[in-house]
Amino acid sequence: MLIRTSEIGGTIKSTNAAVGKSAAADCPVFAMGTTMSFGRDAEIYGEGEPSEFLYKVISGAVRTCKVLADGRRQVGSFYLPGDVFGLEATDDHAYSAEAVTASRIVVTRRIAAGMFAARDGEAAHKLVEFTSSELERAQSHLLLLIKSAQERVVSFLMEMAKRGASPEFDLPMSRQDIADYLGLTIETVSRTLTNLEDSAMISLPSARHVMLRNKGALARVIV
Amino acid sequence: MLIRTSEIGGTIKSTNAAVGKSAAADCPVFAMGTTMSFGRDAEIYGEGEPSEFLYKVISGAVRTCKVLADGRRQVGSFYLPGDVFGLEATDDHAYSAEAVTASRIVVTRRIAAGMFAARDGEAAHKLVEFTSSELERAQSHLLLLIKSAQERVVSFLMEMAKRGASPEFDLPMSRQDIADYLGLTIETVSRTLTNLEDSAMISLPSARHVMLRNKGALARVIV
DNA sequence: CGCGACGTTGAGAGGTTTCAACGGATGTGG
DNA sequence: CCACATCCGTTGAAACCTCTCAACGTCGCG
Repeated sequence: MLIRTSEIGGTIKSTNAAVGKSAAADCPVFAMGTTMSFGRDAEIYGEGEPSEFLYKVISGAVRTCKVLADGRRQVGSFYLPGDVFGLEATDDHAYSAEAVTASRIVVTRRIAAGMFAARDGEAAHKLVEFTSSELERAQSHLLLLIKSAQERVVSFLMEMAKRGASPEFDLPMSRQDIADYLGLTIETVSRTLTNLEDSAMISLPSARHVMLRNKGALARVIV
Repeated sequence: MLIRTSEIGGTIKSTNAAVGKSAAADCPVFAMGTTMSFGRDAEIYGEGEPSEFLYKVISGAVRTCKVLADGRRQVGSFYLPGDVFGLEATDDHAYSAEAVTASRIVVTRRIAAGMFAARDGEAAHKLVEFTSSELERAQSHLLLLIKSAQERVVSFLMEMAKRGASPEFDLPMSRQDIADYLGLTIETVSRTLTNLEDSAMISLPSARHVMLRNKGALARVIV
């Protein structure tokens, strides 16, 4: 049956969110946005809620996730500073969004953005771009899930390095988050990381700090 | 390493495509489209080609697929009559498209559709809808891939039944196509189908003909 | 009738999960 | 300041599932 016990650790519902006004956004769609702060594990929006807003990460990190009927959890994506999320195919959110770490998020009404777009070709183009990048995420995520555990973990690390633009970086998310993103168990993720370290491909000075040591060998793993 | 030998059987490159003109499309975007016929396994467009057109299946069935560097093949989606395909996140096709069986396809220029959309709110809405449905496909496909073999096969069968609007239907695609869609091997697909038949959940009068016998039990499998 | 493509079945190997125990870091209260 | 609880991550051993390799059946077609 392949049940995975991936209960969420903390008390997610403690939505300690602080609101503040803001004009800090380099994209026109977010010009009239409101900045909000979310504590670790705070829910930004829930599964099934109507999707009225667009969100942009200013600082911190966000995960989208879906809890299946049998308790398994699937992480859809991780969003880092600069990333936009909240756009989905349906009117209601198929995934919930939660702050992985304390985060600041710019929020703007989706309809407002849409009306803005109607008068502004560039903004309209931006909206299409957000949706397309979401599709791109989903498709490369899909390709991850047909690979072996080692390939998945290496792909994940390379992706994180690319997004941080450095071969050395901190992971904001837990092993459980990574496991639920990659469709593996925390034990398999942990073992795979240990193996990669033993093979001198990476270093793990601490559990959350990663250094890619041999990019060539890593690239060869994912082919 | 988890290598799967999923070489494509036939000579795909024999693009026996017949062109004909048509006004047969109930969607305005395809009003000015051209109807083309493709033989079994004929390539409709290739991976890496610029995506200039939009396609709609009139009859037959289409699969999109991607061949990975190590020879593994991933089927992205199956498109049945009425489905629109060819819209992707990037300017170039990340997946190729091939006719699963002899198929008739309406083709229209993407740019023409876009220009049409600029003057027509409804058509613009349609285009967004196509992209969103693509995202929805990818997301539910993603959820498939984290499940067990039995869950994947049952989900696939239920989906096919829903799209055909009947608990009894013919599968246009081979076991290899199904396997590459579900991220399994043909042997596992075959064995799983046999198990489902032994459990009286389905019947397989022939390899390509499926009857869902106990929908309740099937629904309980995927939960 | 025999060939080739497709599908099924069997046995064994391999990878991932499961269950369990342990170690390390953090935070709290005495 | 230390003891302790808790959360997070690591490691081990065995079970389980899927894959791999191989052989056999079946169907359609030359």
